[in-house]
Amino acid sequence: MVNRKRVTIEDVAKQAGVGIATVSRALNNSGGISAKTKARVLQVVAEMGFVPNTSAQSLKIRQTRQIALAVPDIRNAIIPDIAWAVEQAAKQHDYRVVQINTLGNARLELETLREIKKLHVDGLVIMPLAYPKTLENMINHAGIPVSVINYGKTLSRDLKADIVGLARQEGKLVMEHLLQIGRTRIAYAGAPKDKIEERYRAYEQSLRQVDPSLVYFGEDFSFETGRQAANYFYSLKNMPDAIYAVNDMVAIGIVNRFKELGVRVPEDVAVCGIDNNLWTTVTSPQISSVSIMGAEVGRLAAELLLKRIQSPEPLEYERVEFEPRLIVRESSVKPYSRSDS
Amino acid sequence: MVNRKRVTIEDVAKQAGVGIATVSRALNNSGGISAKTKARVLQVVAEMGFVPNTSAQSLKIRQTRQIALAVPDIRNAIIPDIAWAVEQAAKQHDYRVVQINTLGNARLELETLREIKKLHVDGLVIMPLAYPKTLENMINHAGIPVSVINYGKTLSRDLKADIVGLARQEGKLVMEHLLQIGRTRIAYAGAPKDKIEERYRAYEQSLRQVDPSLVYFGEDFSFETGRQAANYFYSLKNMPDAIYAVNDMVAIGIVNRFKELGVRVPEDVAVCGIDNNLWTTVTSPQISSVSIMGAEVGRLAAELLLKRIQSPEPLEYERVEFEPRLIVRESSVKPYSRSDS
DNA sequence: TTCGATTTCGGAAACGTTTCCCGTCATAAT
DNA sequence: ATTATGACGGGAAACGTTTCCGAAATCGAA
Repeated sequence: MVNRKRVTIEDVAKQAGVGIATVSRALNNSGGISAKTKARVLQVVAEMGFVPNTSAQSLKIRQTRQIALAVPDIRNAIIPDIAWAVEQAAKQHDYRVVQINTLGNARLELETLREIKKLHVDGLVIMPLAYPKTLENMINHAGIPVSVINYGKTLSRDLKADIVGLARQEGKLVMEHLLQIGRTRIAYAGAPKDKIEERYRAYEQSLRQVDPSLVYFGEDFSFETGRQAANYFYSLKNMPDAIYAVNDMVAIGIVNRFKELGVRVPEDVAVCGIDNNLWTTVTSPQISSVSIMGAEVGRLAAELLLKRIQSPEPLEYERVEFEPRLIVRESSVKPYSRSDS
Repeated sequence: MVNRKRVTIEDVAKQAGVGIATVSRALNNSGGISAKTKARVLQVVAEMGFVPNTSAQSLKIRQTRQIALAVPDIRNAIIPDIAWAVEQAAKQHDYRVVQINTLGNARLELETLREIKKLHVDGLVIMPLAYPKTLENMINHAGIPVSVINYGKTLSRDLKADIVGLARQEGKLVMEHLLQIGRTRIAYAGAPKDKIEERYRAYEQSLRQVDPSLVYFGEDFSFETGRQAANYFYSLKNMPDAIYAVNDMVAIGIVNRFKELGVRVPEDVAVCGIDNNLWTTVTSPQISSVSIMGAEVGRLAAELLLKRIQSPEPLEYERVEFEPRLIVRESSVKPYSRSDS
């Protein structure tokens, strides 16, 4: 590769027969420059293919025009939508985004915050999975604006960050739906309670009383866990007539296994998941789910962050909540049965 | 937020009673420093929570320790795996990755390359969708090491970049499989020919003769396209006995619609897709597919790039090819029928 | 002790910008 | 013509590092 020396602002200045200050002015149209000098300089800039050195700029203006995006795992179903949205928003403001996967590991989330400092990024969008007090602390002392994408975590009132999440517990929505279509023996299928605690809490709170035999805690959020849940419920003498699955993968697993077992969905058992990913539309029956608005949440989190970064004076911290949307599909359609017509 | 002034290397030096050069030496263990001064300095560094300013470093050493990853669309099925792999590799070498979505738009891919220059990134991993000559040109003149993730594009022999892709046309693999299980009337279902040309070429080349009625070009790569393809094939007086789908989504759509139509898979028609994404395992029947090794390809592309970046002397450009793997599932299992036992 | 060799360390230049401050020049008002 | 008033442009400092180079300190040997 040709070791072509980078052209600097000084080269441009020399070539255009002006001072470097003038070139800078032309580039940033900061005024104090006549139209024709500016035109000439810009002309030379184009000819020489000059591109200002970001490091030098950053060093001088003390901003990197970069924000970090810390998510549990980009491979996870909902995350790409979020990442996409954040990048789009950043791009519009001429910011770059640098990715950090925290692996959904609490310790790594902390480490991440430390990493952030090294990055000298102007702001951070973080989607926490775990949420120990220490993390809150580090956010408060991050020294840069932080925007939190929050799904169901309970956040301390004085977290120094914008927070965007959902207006209503997505789990609640599922439960209400299931109850509303007349199901009475509703089961819960999900990951261990301590993983996404809130979603299980929504289950408990929506019921007068929880029948422990209708609760299945699997190992993770996978398809296989869903199948195991199905097996478990099938083994019951008294099967549930509806299942609230912690996420779509689990819901899909359940439906999949039920079909093998000859359990009819939704006639015998209704199923509803969370995430509203595409997969729910490719199964048969298609599976009801609630959209957690990943793209919208991601976009807004980024917007808020950028606004804060660019604002001269301190802003109030915002908490914005989107309305989760329930999408009813075949798996939880109300059976035609009785008193309906 | 406390406008705590950033602590600089000079503060540390003063505090430790040494020169800034010494602090720098302690930090980068570049030698020329006694063990005990080093210890003392490091001690002070820790106490003051000093973090070197990346911009200043970059400016001085003329490297940003950042690489860019340009992909068509992070939301696309296979991309997250790639992005993940690239980030992991980068992290191990203490590099950051900044994301750029090109939208799979040819014009944007070019624009991206221009964007790269502004970024002052040390290298680029790019996965092109379109591949006009101009892109090759820009890669050759990017001025930084480039690593391309290539799926089936025909690349000019003297592209100045490392290239990692697949050893065998993934489409060929599908066709061979379908032929090998004894299917004779094999159909192709996919996106318009000009979109992923190579995959269609594999179809043509594997057949003595193409029956045009067995080729269905849809609009895109979606589930819906798959369903439409299924409708089309069903309408034929003489149905195919196997279908090669351009990707898994299409394959899933086909299987989905066939089930509604009462066409049995694989008994009546075998189906095989490409990508090997999880979705193929949640349908019933589960769908055969060929893995295009996203994670491995991504990781290696990154490794090669980083090696090149860090190498003092110029390296030969490498072309590495992974072996795509065919995963046979229910949708293309050989029917039990005749001469088999 | 003295001297040369070898460590160890500090000063200062350089990286490429932005921006402050000041001089110059044109314009208009007197 | 003279001068006040801006507009315009240039020089130079500053941002926070790394690293070259030379000075000081230490050490071993004579």
